[in-house]
Amino acid sequence: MVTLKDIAQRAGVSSMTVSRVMNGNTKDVSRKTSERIRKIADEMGYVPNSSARSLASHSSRLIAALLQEYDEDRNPLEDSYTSCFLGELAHQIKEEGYDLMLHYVKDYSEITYSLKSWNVAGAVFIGMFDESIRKLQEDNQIPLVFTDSYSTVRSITNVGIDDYRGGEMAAEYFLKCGHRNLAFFGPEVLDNGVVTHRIRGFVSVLREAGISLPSENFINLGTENLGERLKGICAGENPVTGIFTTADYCAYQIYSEAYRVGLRIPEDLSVAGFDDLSMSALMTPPLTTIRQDIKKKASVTCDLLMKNIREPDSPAENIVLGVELAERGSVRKVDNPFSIL
Amino acid sequence: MVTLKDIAQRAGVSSMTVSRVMNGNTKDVSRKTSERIRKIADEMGYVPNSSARSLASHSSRLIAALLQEYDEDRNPLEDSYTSCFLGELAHQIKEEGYDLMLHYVKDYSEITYSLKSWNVAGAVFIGMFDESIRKLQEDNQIPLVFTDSYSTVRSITNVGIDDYRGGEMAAEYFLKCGHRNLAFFGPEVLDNGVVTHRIRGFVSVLREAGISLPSENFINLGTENLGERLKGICAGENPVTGIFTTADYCAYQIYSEAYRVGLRIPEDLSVAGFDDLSMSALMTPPLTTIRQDIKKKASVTCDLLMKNIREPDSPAENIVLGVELAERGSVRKVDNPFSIL
DNA sequence: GTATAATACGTTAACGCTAACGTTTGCGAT
DNA sequence: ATCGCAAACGTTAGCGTTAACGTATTATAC
Repeated sequence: MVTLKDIAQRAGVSSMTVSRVMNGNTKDVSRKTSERIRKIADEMGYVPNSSARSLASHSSRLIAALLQEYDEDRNPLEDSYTSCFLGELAHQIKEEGYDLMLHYVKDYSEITYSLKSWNVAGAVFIGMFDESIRKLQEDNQIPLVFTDSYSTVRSITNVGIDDYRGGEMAAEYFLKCGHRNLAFFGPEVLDNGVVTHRIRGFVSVLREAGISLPSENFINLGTENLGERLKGICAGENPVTGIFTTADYCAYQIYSEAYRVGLRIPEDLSVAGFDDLSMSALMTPPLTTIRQDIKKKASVTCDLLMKNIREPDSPAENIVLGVELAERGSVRKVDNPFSIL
Repeated sequence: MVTLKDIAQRAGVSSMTVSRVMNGNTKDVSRKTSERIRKIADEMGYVPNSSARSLASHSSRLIAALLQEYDEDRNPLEDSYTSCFLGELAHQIKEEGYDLMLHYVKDYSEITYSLKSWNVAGAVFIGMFDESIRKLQEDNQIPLVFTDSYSTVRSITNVGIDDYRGGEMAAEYFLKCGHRNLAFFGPEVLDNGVVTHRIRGFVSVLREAGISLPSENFINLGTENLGERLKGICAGENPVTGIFTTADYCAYQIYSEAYRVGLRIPEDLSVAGFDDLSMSALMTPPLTTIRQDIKKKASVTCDLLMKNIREPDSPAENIVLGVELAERGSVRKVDNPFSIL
């Protein structure tokens, strides 16, 4: 292992001078020396020891990405949204010259452990950590950026999207296409997170239009025999014609189950999703969905984190990115002469 | 920040004793002292400083996952296979009490930098790094595990699957279903990696059965107007009835383009994929594909890495995991009275 | 009762680096 | 000639931890 000392010896200077060169300090070292040392370092294949740096300077060029680990055997990265975001984030972080650690965390103690043991420069929370946020705020100096958090705790830096507006847009589009009898498909427990806001936006528009969403039209993720259930609501004298799903991956399940029981999309049942994962455009039919710009989200997240690192006292921000409708082929235009819209 | 010294002072012992306790050394410290110190450490909220540990011990409990960064704006984790594998790996690594770094790398210098600067305990290569492997072998003592590498360099620890056999199985299944005129869809450049072996297996079975695959039936990923191309080969007097894709995500593209040009799957065109990503079972129709066990692959990878870390002189192994056919609905049974199979 | 060994600690130095301060040199201003 | 000052270095000490060795105490053997 080549150390500063080794280079210093070869160059006939002190290791401090080498250190300065390696850290790009142009003020305390002459241009000539700097170039000479840099050349020697290259020749010798010097790689700075990040651990020693971190120890001596009480700071590191390390960012932790924290993922919620729900179950023993559920893979957070199997969710395309999460992995896509992580991938973009990793790219941005690298661009900034930082390294990235990946941490699965279950409870609070694991979070602090992750952050403190490597004295990371900052951390990004991907997913929900609501119970932990309050505690984190208290005893932590580390710059933190949350994503998609609707925590009531103030002074939290967060990057999210306009989930409520997204829900509204979905509803508006269904109405515009002439649908009047709709259903909803998503997780059972509403934890005041993204899903809740998507629903609220959706329902609010329907209510505005005088349309109610009966509770039997709320279908839970994990419903047994989803296909039969779908057939059920699509039959009868007042059949559901469209279903709004909380996320694209939920929509994929609808596609699958609809196919299984012989329900055609969009002829028998229209579907709209949320997120616009890359897969959605490839579905048959292509999924109409509410698009969020994951790349942008990651880049904003990174920017905010870097700002927090460089200016530790900068105020907390709550960024809300816009969403847009990706109109494709999964929502049918219903022939509805009585439409008032 | 609570240090060993702080705890030592409170407990009235030397920091070395605390260090021993924290490292689970039961031999050099009495049970009574050990428990007392452990309690104090808990109370004070001690978190060991990994950087200091790494510096002092010349080893860390850190694993690097290296991902190939192809383009500026291509996200490696948008590929479901990669992200799924990474997710499983992260879980396994955590179970072993190690931390995980995520590194995008482009060229060799970046690799060594990643590995050396944090003096990681080991690294996993996800994706292809063939040019780098030779150099890595030379100047590196760090335990390395490659995945899906067909490098000719001996003495490399690698975890892969039986891609060739997978290709064979796909071909056998197509033949069994009565298909005689097949096509192939995958990347243009064959780099002696997984794709190459999948094709070779596929073609070998066809050749065995006296069926040739004309070069115009090799369709490149990224073909412009793929849909029209598909229509083309499915028409004429000797139409293609089935297409083997190099990976599931390629099959998804076929689905999409086939739908776009009005080609029904599997009635007009049968499709088989490779990998069995979670999405595949949800496609309409569910994709018939060659399944590999990603979870198993990750766990074997982790096991091998740990073994290499604990026994640095253990011989290199090349693990080849089996594959199996996931028979679903995307390959039609052709009515073919002249079939000899 | 002495030798031997095991147990349970403590001491010292070092890991590679940097913060903080010190020193030398050169040079323009007075 | 002297002062001031900036530029370009060097010195020292310490970050939190552990490896390697040292020491006191107690137990065991004969």
